[in-house]
Amino acid sequence: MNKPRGRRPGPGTTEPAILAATREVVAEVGVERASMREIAARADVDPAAIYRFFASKDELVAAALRPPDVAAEVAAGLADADEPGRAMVAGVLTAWDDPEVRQHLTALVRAAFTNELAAEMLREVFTTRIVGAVELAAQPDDAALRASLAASQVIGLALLREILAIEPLANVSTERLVEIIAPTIERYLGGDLGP
Amino acid sequence: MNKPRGRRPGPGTTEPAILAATREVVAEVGVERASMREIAARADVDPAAIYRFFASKDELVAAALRPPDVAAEVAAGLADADEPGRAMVAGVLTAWDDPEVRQHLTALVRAAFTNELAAEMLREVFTTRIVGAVELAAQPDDAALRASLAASQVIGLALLREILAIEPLANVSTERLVEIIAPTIERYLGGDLGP
DNA sequence: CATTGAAATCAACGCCTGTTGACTTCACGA
DNA sequence: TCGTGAAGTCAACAGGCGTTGATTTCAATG
Repeated sequence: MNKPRGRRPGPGTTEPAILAATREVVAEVGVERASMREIAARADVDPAAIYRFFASKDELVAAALRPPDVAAEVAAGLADADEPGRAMVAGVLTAWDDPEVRQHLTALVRAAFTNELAAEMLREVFTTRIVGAVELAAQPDDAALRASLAASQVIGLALLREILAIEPLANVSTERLVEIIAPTIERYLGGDLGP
Repeated sequence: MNKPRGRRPGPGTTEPAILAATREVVAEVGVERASMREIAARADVDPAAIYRFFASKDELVAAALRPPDVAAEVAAGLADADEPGRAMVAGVLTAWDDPEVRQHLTALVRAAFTNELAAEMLREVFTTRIVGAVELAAQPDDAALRASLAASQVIGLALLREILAIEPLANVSTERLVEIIAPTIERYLGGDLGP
């Protein structure tokens, strides 16, 4: 009743399955408690098989959490929006509504707080992609500060809403949240920040 | 050259030392990678000694991360402030400037994202203390929503500034940050939130 | 149809983890 | 001053971890 030992027929589905399983487990329990054995089990694969594709757990995690395309899309959407702040909030929140994206981002964010590699990845998303978009879309002055202020609100919101699941934040509709948060981001991106 | 085996003279300094060491290590590496052995070493104590005071690692962590008094102080300060939003931001940011408080809060927040116990503790701080203060200080309507919105901005800021150390946020002065963030919180606590 | 090498399983390695039990020392109340 | 029990150390346990080497199977190439 054991699995066959050798190579499998069909197209190479194993590597994607491993990556998806990694995101799944990391989103649930964080990097440190996401064991290779558990990841392998979810991908329905032997733990050793992972090492055919990734040299170490670190490398696997890095590959699995690599920022999703959606980050670039949202950033790009800022450039030619009437209200870049609203576009940013709406972009992130609606992206987050997609289960796959949600899992990916949850995994990335959760990992970032205990894992230096993931932290660096998240840092990179903000300091390159978002700062660049803000420079194009809004005030080029203080673009880095403006971008990180906006990011602080958006990440804080995502964290409390999705990971800590603080009520009533978790159950407010995306639409209403956009209405509430957009003016804040609008001000951070283009408004007066004082002296 | 080994340590003496028996009981030590003087007042009981061991338990506080263990708690402090726990916060120190957890703030640095998170709960999962904070090992009992490392904690014991920092407290200059045998690992088994920890079990004289705490039944398990979970219990130790729970005791060490128990929300600091400063949370209550800041919440209380909101009640009779002219601008509660500004008081909240200033309270949190200046509290965070104290190294001991910073370590405690960093440990708590970092833990909260991978550890259900710490998450529950953080949730409790927000849903009881902060919501209560907001009810007294600002609009009683939607107090829970207003409180969690404010918290999302403040936590997001603390996270990016202190844990991810995103530039330039990490190097902006506390005073300037208060000026920038206060209007946001003011609006969340007392302003119009739309439909 | 034979050869090759990628893909997969299995079993084990050494290490680190939280935790426990046995033993020892000493501060303190009677 | 004597007994008791709290406070400590030490050594070990069982279990989980990341990782590796040997082996097997089979798809693809000639």
